[in-house]
Amino acid sequence: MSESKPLFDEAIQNLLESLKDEKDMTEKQQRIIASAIEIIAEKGFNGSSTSEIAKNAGVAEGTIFRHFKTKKELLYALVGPMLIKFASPLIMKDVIRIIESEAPAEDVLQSLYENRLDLITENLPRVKILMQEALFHPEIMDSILNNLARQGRALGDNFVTERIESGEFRPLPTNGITRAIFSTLLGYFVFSQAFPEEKGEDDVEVIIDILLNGIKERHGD
Amino acid sequence: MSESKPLFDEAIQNLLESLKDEKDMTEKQQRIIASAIEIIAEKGFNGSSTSEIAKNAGVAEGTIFRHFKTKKELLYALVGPMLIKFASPLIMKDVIRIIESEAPAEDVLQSLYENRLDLITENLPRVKILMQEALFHPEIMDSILNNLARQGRALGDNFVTERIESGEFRPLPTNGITRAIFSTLLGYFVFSQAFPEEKGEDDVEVIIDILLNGIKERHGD
Amino acid sequence: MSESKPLFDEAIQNLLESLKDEKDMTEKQQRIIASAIEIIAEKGFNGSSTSEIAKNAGVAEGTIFRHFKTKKELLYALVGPMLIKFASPLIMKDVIRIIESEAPAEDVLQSLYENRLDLITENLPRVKILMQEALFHPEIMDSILNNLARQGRALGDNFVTERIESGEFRPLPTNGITRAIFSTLLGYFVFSQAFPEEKGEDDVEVIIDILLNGIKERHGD
Amino acid sequence: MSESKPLFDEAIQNLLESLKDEKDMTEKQQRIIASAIEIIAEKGFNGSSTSEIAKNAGVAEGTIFRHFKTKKELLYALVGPMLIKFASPLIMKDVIRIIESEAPAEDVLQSLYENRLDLITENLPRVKILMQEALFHPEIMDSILNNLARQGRALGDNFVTERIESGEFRPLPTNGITRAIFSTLLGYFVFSQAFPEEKGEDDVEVIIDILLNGIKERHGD
DNA sequence: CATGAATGAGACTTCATTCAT
DNA sequence: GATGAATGAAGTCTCATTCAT
Repeated sequence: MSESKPLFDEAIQNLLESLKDEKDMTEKQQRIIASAIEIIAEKGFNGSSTSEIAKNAGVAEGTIFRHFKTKKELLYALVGPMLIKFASPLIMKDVIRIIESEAPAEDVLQSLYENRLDLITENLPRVKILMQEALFHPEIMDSILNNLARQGRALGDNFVTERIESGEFRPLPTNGITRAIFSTLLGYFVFSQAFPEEKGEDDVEVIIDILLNGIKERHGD
Repeated sequence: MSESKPLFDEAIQNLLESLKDEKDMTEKQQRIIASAIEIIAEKGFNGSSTSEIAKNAGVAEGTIFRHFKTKKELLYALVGPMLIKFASPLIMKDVIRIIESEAPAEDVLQSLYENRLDLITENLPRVKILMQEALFHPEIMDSILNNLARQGRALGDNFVTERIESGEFRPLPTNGITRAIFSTLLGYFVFSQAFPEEKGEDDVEVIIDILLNGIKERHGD
Repeated sequence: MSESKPLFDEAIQNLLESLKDEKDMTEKQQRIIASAIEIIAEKGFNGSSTSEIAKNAGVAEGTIFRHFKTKKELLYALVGPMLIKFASPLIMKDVIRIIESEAPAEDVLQSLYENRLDLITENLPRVKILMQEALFHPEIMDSILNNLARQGRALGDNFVTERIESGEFRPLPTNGITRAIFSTLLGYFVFSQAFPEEKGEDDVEVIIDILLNGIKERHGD
Repeated sequence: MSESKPLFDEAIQNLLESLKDEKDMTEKQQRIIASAIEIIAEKGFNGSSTSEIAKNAGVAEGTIFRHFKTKKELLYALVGPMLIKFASPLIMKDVIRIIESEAPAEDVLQSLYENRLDLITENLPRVKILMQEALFHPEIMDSILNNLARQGRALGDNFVTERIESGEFRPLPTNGITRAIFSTLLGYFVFSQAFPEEKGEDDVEVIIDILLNGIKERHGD
């Protein structure tokens, strides 16, 4: 990892704190969070009113502001835990172990995809919100870039470099391959979200097949 | 094209009409459109106020509503022309010609990517708005699905089927390959938008290289 | 008539002038007036927009303001002629002749009712507007009071006094009888307007019959 | 009563509910209602702004919309209770008792007038609003027709028919007499409202005297 | 802690009126 | 004279936020 001292800005600090809270939350707070996730995922942050969120959560409107100073802080409390889950040392160690294993690339990627996709599909509405609102809230975008993206990029580059050196991958630009891996994943995810009815059962496997087949070197194949 | 009678719903009808208008628009209308594109692309539809759009366009707020009955109609006037440009018969013919040519897949995809990417990058803010707001406005999503997606899917499947039959592509599921092509494109695009600073010069080529290498059959390679 | 010098205030002056105009009006002006009558009678003055009136008249919105300085002046131009028709010396002479005739009260009232009801039913929408808007525009109410009401009251009192003196009417308070005559008329009119479906053929005659039967002295009946 | 199942339409249902509320209203709600009555009676519904009503009530404009979803609902909350008071079974029983008594018509009508006039003069501004706005809001007019008018008409016709049969009233058309009674009352009321300065002390009595004298049979008089 | 009435800034929209063409 | 685009004040209504209970 080239960036060993990620700049944890204030936003992330708050997010970290709210993560800690999420386990100690009262039942009302959890209902508010759940309600907000549901509604904001459907209508967007600016399209959702605190009154609707409160009603849907079965609490008084004022109760929201007892737990979250502002509406925006409620948003942070939704997306923060996602960022932290993705980037948490605990989970990151798993990722690092997978990536640094000597297993064939197929297995590594497959494990990686599964690992990430589980996280994503379990938290789909939150991820949707995270991706949507990152476009409008620079501080969220910065958190993603400073944490997920940077780490992911570093890990990916390491992985790709090693595999190229070992002769498993074709000697294309490292950057390009890393980007290809990530953007294929991202594209697959966005595509399935946008056009759910088009989705087939074994699409993931076909796409990984194609991706790896495209990346890997052919040894006397 | 399997879908020879695309369902042009009411929304699209309105959009078509507004496209025609775009060339006859007065200077004020164009200033309003330009201002709205700028602001909505940055803050989202719900995050942008008509008063800000008006101020930025240098017109009175009331003037917006002389030209666009509601704020939503202004949105349609922004995204409509994009849909129409993408789906217009004129341009579609180009696409069909490229796809149905006998050229090697590399050239076909390269032309296709360039053709589409030009359209996209020339209208980047509009495309951003289109993609973002489609998530919150079902009628926009429907227009995309009923027009772009359906056509694209049909064209792609034809192309892939032919290439598999001719032995150029590996005999993977047609659907999967088509989806891989589109989602790779989409992923590349979303990725470059989300993390512009990460973008390299020849990324497109690397990605196409990988994609095709992954898809194509290896003949005694 | 006790009040021989009616106070013609400024409002009435304007109304008089607009009456003169009504005959010299261009076709557009007449279309505007006709359109305004139609729409304001249905929706009230404040509920009608100049743009709707213009559209309905087939003229540009600006054209209204070329002919009527303000929207209110347009209202005056609608109701003014009514006031003047009701109070104009020409027509007043007719009324005076009817009232001062020696004919039996039945004939006098019948003539009077017919004379007034013709005027009213021929100009029903204007009369509706006049009555409605008088409640909200004191200057219109003043015009009515200073002209119609005062004259009508004076004429009525004279008529009633004479008939009481001649022994045809019962010696009730003059005021009361006059008011009874007018308010019966008014009630009949308002009632028929409010509940048109309840209206019978010969209602007027029954009501006059009752009214006069109630007022007249019984000579050896 | 011929119409034993009055059609209580949705509007009336809402009105009924709002009546129940009127007693449980908070002080602010009552101030809003009082302020709205005052201002709308003077300027009409369309001529009154919610901001003026709020200012006059000493509350924030938003407070109005916390208690009444729309401006129109505020109007309903003003006129509804009137309709209900007039038509409420409790009061209707009084009316029926009066009308079905065997007392001479003078006493019946006098009691009736007093009973109704009290109700009206106690709620004069509301009644004014009710009558004015019924002209522009068909749903209000319908409520009046379906409730007050229908009931009143049925009661009146019964009363008149009985009195004609008993020989107390002249054998004129029942309809006509009923209409005469109501429209005389209405005319008297409208007249006094329109020209308050003309009003004398004992006008009601004179008018009832004339009305009844006109309706009643003369027995060897 | 929780409530929900109250707030007032600000959102979208309408409208009477003006003015260059 | 007629037009209709442009205006900006004012209208109705929503909303995040506060605070007394």
